Amino acid sequence: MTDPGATIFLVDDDAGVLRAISRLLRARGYDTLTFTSSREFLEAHDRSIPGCAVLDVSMPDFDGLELQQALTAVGNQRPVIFLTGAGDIPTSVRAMKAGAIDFLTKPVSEDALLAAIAHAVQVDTENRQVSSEVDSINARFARLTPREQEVMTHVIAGRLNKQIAGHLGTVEKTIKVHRGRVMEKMAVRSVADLVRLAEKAGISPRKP
Amino acid sequence: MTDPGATIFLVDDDAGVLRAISRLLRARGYDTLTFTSSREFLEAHDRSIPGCAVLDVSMPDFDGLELQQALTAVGNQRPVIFLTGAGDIPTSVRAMKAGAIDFLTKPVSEDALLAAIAHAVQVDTENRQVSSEVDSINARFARLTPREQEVMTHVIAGRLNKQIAGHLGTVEKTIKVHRGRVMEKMAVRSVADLVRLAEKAGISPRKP
DNA sequence: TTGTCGATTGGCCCTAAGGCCAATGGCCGC
DNA sequence: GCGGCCATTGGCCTTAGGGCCAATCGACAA
Repeated sequence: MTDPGATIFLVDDDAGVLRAISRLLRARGYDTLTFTSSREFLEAHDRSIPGCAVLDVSMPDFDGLELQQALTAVGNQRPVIFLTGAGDIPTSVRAMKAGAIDFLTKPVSEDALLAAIAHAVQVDTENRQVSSEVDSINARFARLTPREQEVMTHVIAGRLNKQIAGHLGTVEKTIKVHRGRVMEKMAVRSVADLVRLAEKAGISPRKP
Repeated sequence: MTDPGATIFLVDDDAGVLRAISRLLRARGYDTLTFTSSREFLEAHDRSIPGCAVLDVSMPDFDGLELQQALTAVGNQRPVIFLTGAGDIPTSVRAMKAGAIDFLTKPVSEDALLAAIAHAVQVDTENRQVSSEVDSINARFARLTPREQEVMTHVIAGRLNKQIAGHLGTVEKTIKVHRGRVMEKMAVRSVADLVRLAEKAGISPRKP
């Protein structure tokens, strides 16, 4: 059940809390990294490490919600669980709207915390699977020459080689060649597969 | 800004609250329907009416959260806003996890309520656009004969007519005919478009 | 200057997709 | 039993997609 490779990033200005939670999680097989301030966490954070973050809401200078905003602002999808001693409903709602996995109050039961973490780690794993696939598609797309990329956007729009040629001011034969290279470089064998790849990665068919 | 056709479903066991909110919303151009119990709402609810629901959390017999569960259990995507006098964080978090648009506490400011409703109505509008498109696709798919549906799942998998024929134990010519009818009935002109339709409606390419 | 790469194009040939017309056979409701 | 719908097929022909080989041209790096 517990994901072996998962690391839990703990951020709380109370070192005692960090120690206690860290001990609990390590006993359950998680790796932990602790930070006593949002700033410290942001500066040291390595998004390539699988796992989730547990943030204290109220911290001096830079609170948990702001930290969450900062993460999403830089496109970091790290799943976040909040932990708070003195929270209120508006704060919890804001956190959940911003995409938090859970919002727990101290003192938290071990079961509740572990359940939230297990879920967050699961979400992280799924996010990573999706984004590694998207990255792979985008990497292949980036290796296409500019002309090939252009041809591809027309192909996934369902256009005929003849029509694409007209659009690009060239002849059908040329499009056939580009098209063949697109299929090869994108590693697909049918237009149907190419369309699905493009949809996943957000590559849009060319309009006109 | 305010969507003219939107109806707000108000559910609260306090008739005074219903009256007050209803008056406020009507003054802003919304239509309102009021219910003094979850049961009454569930029984009378018409999901075809655009708009959102504002639910009181604590009601006798059948509370707001249960009502929300009941709605999602029957596939009703009606956007829900909670309003509560005596709520706590775990309740708000549960509501948000279950997909609530917002969770407000009484007394609520007019601005906050109106903003939440405007957002919920917007979400509802978007949901309706998406589902009407999906419904249209499924309706067309349902009009295909069984054989045509089968052929379509192979076509969107990117298979050649010849391969499909082998799979279905028939000849290529027959598949060409079915395929032509699929394109016509689904109202698309290219395989690329067909693939996109299928993706939107969740029609999966046939595996083997 | 030479080599490489990307964009283009021609010719030749083969496979795939599809339109048109016609016909057969099974199943079902009127 | 007949008409209609669905599934199938054949023949014929046209258009579209693509592989293989070869060649030209311009830009850019070694």
